[in-house]
Amino acid sequence: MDVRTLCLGILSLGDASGYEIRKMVAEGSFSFFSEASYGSIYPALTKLTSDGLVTCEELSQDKRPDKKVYSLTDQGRNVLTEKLSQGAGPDKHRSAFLAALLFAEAVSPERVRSLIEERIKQHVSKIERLNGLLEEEMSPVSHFVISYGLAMQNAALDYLEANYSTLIQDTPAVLERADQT
Amino acid sequence: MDVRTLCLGILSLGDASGYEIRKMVAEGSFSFFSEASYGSIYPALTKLTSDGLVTCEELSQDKRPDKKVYSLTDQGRNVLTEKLSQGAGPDKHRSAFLAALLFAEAVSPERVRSLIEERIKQHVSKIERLNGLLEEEMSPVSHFVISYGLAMQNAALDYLEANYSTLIQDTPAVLERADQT
DNA sequence: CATCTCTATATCAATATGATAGTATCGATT
DNA sequence: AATCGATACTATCATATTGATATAGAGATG
Repeated sequence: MDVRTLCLGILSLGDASGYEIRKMVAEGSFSFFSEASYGSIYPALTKLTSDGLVTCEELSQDKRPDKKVYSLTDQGRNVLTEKLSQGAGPDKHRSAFLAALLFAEAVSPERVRSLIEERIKQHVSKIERLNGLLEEEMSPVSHFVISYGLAMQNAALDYLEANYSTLIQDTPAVLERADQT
Repeated sequence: MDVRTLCLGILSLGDASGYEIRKMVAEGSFSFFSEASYGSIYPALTKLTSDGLVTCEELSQDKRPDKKVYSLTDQGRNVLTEKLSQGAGPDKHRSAFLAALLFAEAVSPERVRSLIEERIKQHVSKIERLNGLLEEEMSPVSHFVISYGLAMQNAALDYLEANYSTLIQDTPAVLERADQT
């Protein structure tokens, strides 16, 4: 899904500014399955506006910078519906961790253990964050999507904890002390 | 992980041409956690060669186009080791499916069910493919990585099968007929 | 009173994608 | 025998995207 369609979709859930869209994909409930930077969001909104798929209203705020709030037009809604009717295509999953694991074995095997340790910590903190998001009020679909993310994080964590020992039989034990911090 | 580092890593496992690297990331055991196109691989190899991190040998083949086989140099191996010593950073997961689910609810709720049905099929075929890869001979780390991918696919499938009904209570039942194909 | 974070828009070089081009062999269809 | 599609290769290019940075006022922190 390109950034234009992503913006269209987010605006279908409610009006928003570029800054708010960026926050949603970087920190909010979209953050674990999509990403987009200012450098793609702002041009996308400009293009969508000139194509008549969204409208833009400039809003002067008190004690804050001006804001450009974008709204989906009927035409934008139609285009979005059409895009959604096409197949979703497979997920794109890029894992520097898995790549590093594979390469570390060939180049610096002692690194394997610390990679897995770091990774486990990352999962734990992501799980906390997703659990935090679940506390908030939300639609059933949002709940479904966040729970999906949570299920994935838990599955990854379970897999690592159940199988990491098969990779590090011969390196000094450090992982066991992780709970003493 | 940028494409240059990815190429460096793949070459640490053995010499390869740009075409072979592309095959590995597009179809082989790397395919479920990384991606790279010709348009990034070939320039990356050119840059790595001019930086002295890899060497290139042109190979004339019988009944096949010439091939440029790249090999990691000692300097390349050092650079890779250094890169791997840095933290791996979180995975990047982009799911057009989850985005589409979220937007479909607002724009065409009847689409939700078919999105999930398509998705379940995608998982089933990915699981088959990963199981196929596991049949091959491979290092313990490769086995670990592929099993990881398999665990993720299974977890996603389980989650969908266990929870899809919460989203589609009010649309006509079609999913139940999926096993009759 | 300096410095950091937050709100907000915006641009830009570097990087990456996805499509396409070109060349050549092989096997299958017509 | 001709055509079609697939496989094996290298390569480029328009377009999309990232990640960093610029700008600027408000409020908090120290």
